[in-house]
Amino acid sequence: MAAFSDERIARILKSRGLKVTPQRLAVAQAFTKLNHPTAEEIFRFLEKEHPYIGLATIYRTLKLFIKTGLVKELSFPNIGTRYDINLEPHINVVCVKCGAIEDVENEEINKIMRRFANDGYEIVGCRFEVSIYCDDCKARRLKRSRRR
Amino acid sequence: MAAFSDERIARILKSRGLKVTPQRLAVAQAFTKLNHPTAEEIFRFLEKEHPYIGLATIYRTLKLFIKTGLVKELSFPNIGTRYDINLEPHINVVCVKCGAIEDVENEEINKIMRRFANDGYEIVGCRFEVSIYCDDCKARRLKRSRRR
DNA sequence: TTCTCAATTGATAATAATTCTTAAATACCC
DNA sequence: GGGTATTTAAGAATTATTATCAATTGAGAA
Repeated sequence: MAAFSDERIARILKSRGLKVTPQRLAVAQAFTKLNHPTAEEIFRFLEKEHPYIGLATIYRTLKLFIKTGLVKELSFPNIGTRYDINLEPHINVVCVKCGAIEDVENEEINKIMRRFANDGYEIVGCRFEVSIYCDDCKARRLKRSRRR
Repeated sequence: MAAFSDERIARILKSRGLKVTPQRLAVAQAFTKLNHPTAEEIFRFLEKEHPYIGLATIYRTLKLFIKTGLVKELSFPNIGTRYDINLEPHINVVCVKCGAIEDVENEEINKIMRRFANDGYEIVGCRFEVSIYCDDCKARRLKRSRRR
């Protein structure tokens, strides 16, 4: 798990001339508890302990983290925009129903990225994704169709 | 190129008990001219010849085509939501600056999908993507940075 | 420590993208 | 051609995100 310690975040922010604020540290900390969260989920998670943080600040901080290369933004059709701290090429296995996301390491992915790099592309990022129904949602669908 | 002939669309719609309307055929036709378009681009493309089609209808028709398995929806952070008629597993090489998308066939991708299918996942779809700066945008960036 | 000031924030307004609503129009089975 | 459920256009409503701006704060300098 990529660790977002206060020290690491502070170091990265300072090295770029950015201020270390409680809001920025709090958003970073949220990622140690939440998996591929939406901005809204981070907001709701933080309002318990940091009731003063506004939603706009969450969005601003996330954009900052993206520019700083700390997180990756993933927009989805039905389950909103998610933020991922796993920057290594990997496969996101996404349940289209409930939005649960599981990271899967895959050697083929690395091969593909190496090939693109060798071909001279100026690579900014990547995204590999398989959409599924997770076991829970599959079971729920089955139940509902039986009921008819 | 996946052909969206009127005949094919009509057949698919009818087989599902859906009506064959000029609007639906027009949206399908737009895909033969536009590459990974946004809803807005389809709307602007069609208003020349079909000025009566409303934007809401474009969105409704796209959702219908997605459900029907004719197109795939791809949401992106900076360049909006695109619609793709290539349903075969492939890599979208996306310029994060101008939004140009190039489809790249890749055997590794097929291997990955076969593995997931064998593992018993109920696969709904997939999305593989490499973000880059395309040659044009790379050149423009270089120019601008020289100018400073 | 306190001072200074640019950077950051909270609150809310504004915007953009998409979906909903409703009466009118239309496709299509007969 | 007539009847009916489906589909449409137009614009209102909703949702997600970004912009605005006065007030606050972090951090280097005094």
